[in-house]
Amino acid sequence: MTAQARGLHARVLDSLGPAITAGEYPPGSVLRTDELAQRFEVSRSVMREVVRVLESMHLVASRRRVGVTVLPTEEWNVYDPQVIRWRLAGADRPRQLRSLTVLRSAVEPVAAGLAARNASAEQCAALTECALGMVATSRGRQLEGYLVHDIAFHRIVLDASGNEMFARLGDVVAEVLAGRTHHDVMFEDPDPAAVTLHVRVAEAVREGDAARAEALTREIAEGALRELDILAPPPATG
Amino acid sequence: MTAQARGLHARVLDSLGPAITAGEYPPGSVLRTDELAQRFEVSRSVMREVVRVLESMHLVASRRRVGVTVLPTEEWNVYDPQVIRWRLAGADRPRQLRSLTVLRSAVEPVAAGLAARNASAEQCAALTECALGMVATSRGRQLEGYLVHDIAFHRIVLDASGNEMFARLGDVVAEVLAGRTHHDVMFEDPDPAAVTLHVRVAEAVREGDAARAEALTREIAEGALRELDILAPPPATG
DNA sequence: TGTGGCGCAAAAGTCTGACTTTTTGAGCAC
DNA sequence: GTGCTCAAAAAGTCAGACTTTTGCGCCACA
Repeated sequence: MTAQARGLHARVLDSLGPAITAGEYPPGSVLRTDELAQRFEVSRSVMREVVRVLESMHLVASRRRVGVTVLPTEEWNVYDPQVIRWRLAGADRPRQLRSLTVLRSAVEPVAAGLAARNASAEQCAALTECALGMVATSRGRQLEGYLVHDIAFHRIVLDASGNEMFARLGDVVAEVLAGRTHHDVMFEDPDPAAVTLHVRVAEAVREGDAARAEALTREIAEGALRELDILAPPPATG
Repeated sequence: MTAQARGLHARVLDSLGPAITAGEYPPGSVLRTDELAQRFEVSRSVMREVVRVLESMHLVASRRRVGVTVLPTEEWNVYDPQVIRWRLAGADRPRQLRSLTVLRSAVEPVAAGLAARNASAEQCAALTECALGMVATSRGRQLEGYLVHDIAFHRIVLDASGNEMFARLGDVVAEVLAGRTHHDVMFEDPDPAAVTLHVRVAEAVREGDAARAEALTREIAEGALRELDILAPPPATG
């Protein structure tokens, strides 16, 4: 559906990248460019370009006379959208989802506060529309429709914050929300409390009430964390 | 000092990457691989690998029959440490520094709260040691010594949070703190209030008081933002 | 038996040239 | 003016030769 005829480079990268992030080649493993080229049935040029990209993501390091070494997790560029996608598609998806949700819980409240100061009239309108859309789809198993509005809502807040670093987390948030809806168990309609909170955040932003927008978004985030604790308890449970 | 004999690939990348992030080739500009190869006096293979890496950072997009197009800023992988370094070295350093400081102000308080729950005994000890080091170097123009302890302090907090995404921001924070000390005007000794706050954060973490660790770190962050507002006022000044 | 240096070979790095594929835009026919 | 065809442009792919770095084994020497 998405693509299979995207050029050799992309295909090999999308095969080798996930394999590495999934731990198929544990840190310290040594690969050889020539061998990989044979395995994937591509020329050395293509494989070299793939390795270079993986190297720029700090997934591997290439050294003469040694080969291509898989780096430990702490070295990886975990903010690279590609790496995030690969990891979310892999085995440690739950851990990844938790990390990202905690990140959201830190960033989004502050972003909402800034949005209350900086949002344009158009952004306020769009935000309200999203909130209303969430209300409209909050009952009767319309999870997909709800998801669309939810993603749009959070993306607008991050954009409206006026901070570039926040804005670029829009895709990450989208992935997390989509992941929650699609993969994890979510037979139920969304939490009514969360829906209300979104409406109130839209209000606060529209009124320029930064403190309230921040506090309300913090509540949303805490709700998301609680939900995650129930669905996928963290390693150390009291 | 750092390196000049790092292979052609790295040298070309470190030349072309900063040029793009600095806006020397405005978004929409079209480059041709062959032309670039000639300009930098390297073979097409090397230039192709460079372009592939820039493409993976979403700085450029390569299309057949068109060439290598520079992408708009909103597309860039602004969390890529390499991109951050390039941009901090370039012209829009002030804007970049502000974005990153705002990001810090969102992340670090939450990280400190988590650190209070999760920090090991060793981490608590190291944190206290850093705080004491900051006190010891806070007077008498020992800015470099202070910086070392400051960076170490924040890195430990981010690590101790136990969240991978937070931990990986250690380098970013280090860059920001170093930038503040080295580039921006900083004749004075560090703000005594900030020093005290660090000591108290270390205390709070040691005592496992998450709420206090978070609140105190928020104060530190707000101080950093105020300082930035004075040294480099934001675009829209009231 | 331990230690230091010499040299080999393995692997990445670089270069070159030929060929393929996609895509755009110009020119032509209708 | 609309639509089709086709040629050229640029990236993509491949194959092979050569260079450079560097880990490690081997041997001489202490």
